[in-house]
Amino acid sequence: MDWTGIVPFGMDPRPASPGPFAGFKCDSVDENVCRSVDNMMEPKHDNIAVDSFLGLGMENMGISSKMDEFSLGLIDFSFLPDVYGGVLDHWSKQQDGEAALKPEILDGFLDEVEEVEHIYASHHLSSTANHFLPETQVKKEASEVDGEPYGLMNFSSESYSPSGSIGLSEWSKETTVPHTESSGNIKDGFATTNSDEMHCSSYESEDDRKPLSTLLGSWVGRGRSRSKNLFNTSRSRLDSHSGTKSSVSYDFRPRKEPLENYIHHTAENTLPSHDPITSSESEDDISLTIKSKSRSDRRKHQRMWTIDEVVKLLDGISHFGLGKWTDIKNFFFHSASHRTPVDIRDKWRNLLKASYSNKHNGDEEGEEKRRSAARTIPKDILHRVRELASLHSKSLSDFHGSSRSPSTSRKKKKKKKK
DNA sequence: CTTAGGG
DNA sequence: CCCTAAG
Repeated sequence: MDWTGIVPFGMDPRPASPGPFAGFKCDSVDENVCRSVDNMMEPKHDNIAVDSFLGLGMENMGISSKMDEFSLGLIDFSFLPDVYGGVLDHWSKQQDGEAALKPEILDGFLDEVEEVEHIYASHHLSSTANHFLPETQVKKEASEVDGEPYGLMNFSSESYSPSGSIGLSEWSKETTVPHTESSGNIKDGFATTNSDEMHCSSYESEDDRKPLSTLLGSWVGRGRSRSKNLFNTSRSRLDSHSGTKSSVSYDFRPRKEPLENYIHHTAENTLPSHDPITSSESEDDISLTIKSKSRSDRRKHQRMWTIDEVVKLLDGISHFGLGKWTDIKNFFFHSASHRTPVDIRDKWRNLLKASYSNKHNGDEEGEEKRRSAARTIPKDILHRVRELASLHSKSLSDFHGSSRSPSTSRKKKKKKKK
C-alpha cells in the first residue's frame, strides 16, 4: 500500500509551541498534510472529512491540545458509508426515481443538513454508531444534538467537552490512502480514480453504490479552486440555503459553486427528533423558510450561539490565533453553513465584551440570570475568553515588539498589552 | 478575498 | 447580523 497520503502523522516536525498556531496555511504546511487532507476530504462529507483532517492536521502541527486519544482510533467511521448510503437511499426513495440522485442534490442535501449528526441520529446509526461512539458521545447524540455536530471537535476545550476523545482510524486509513502518486492532480485523478475504490470499500452495503460513486465523483470535483483555502468559504451570504425542510429556494445567482442549493429536499423525515433545547441549528429554517426569500436570506433570526459553538470558537482561536477567522471557520465551523468568519469574529468580540463586563461587576453571582450578554455563557467560557484575550494580547505585543510607535495603547481593545 | 470596525 | 473600508 502506498500510505503517502497519510504520512502526516509523524511528519512535519512543526514546533509544537504551546502558543497559538497562527501561521498555518495549507501551502505552508507539509505537502503531505495537504494531500492527505485532500484525499480524505473529498470523498466524504465535509464534516467528517474536516474533522478527521483536523485531527491529523492538529496532530501534525504539533498543536498541543487534549487530543491525545484523538488519533488512536477510538472510533472508526465505518458507519459513515452506511449513513451516506442510507441518506441517499431515503432520498431516492422519496424522490421516486427521477433525478433523485444528482450531485446537486447530494451536495445541497449535505450542505443543508450541515449537521450530519441529524442524519446519524435518524439512522440506524444508533445501532451502527453505538459501538464506536464513546458513551459520552452517544449520550451527546441523544441530549445535545447540536453544537457539536460531528462530535469530533471537542477535543481541546479546557473546561468543556468532556467527551472530547475521539479518534479516527479505520475510515481514514481506508479512504485516505489509495493513490497519491499522482501528486500532480489529486483533484481530478482522485475524484475519478479513487472514488470508485472508496465506494467499494465503503458503500458496499448499499445498492446505490453505483450512482453514488459517480455522483461523488462529480461532487468531489467541485469547489476546489484555490489551494489556499482547503474548503470553500465562498458560500454563506448568498447561499444560506434555507430550506432544511420544505420548499425550494431558488438562488440562481451565478457563482463558482454550481449547484449548492437549487434544490432543496423535502426529506424532513430523514431528520427526525431534534432536541428542542439544544439543537438550534436547523429548525429555525422551518420557521422562516417556506417563503423562500430566494436570496440573501441570511436569517435575520439570528441563530443563537450554542455553548459548543463558543467552545469551538475558543478552541479555534487558541489553535490558530486571533484573527485567523477564516481558518477557524474552515476547521471548526466548516460544517456550519452559517457562521461566516465574520460571524465568528463578531461572536468573539461579543464574548470579549461580555467577558470583561462580567468581570467588572465583581459581585459575582447573586443572579446569573441577568440579561447581560454573559447570561448564557458559563463562567468557564468567560474565563477562557479572558485567558485567551490576555494571552493573545501579550503575544501580539511582544511579537510586534514593544517598540511599536508611541501609541502603545493601541486603541483600547485586545492588544492592551496586559 | 480576508480583516477590522462601525452600524 | 450587515455593510464598508483597507490590505
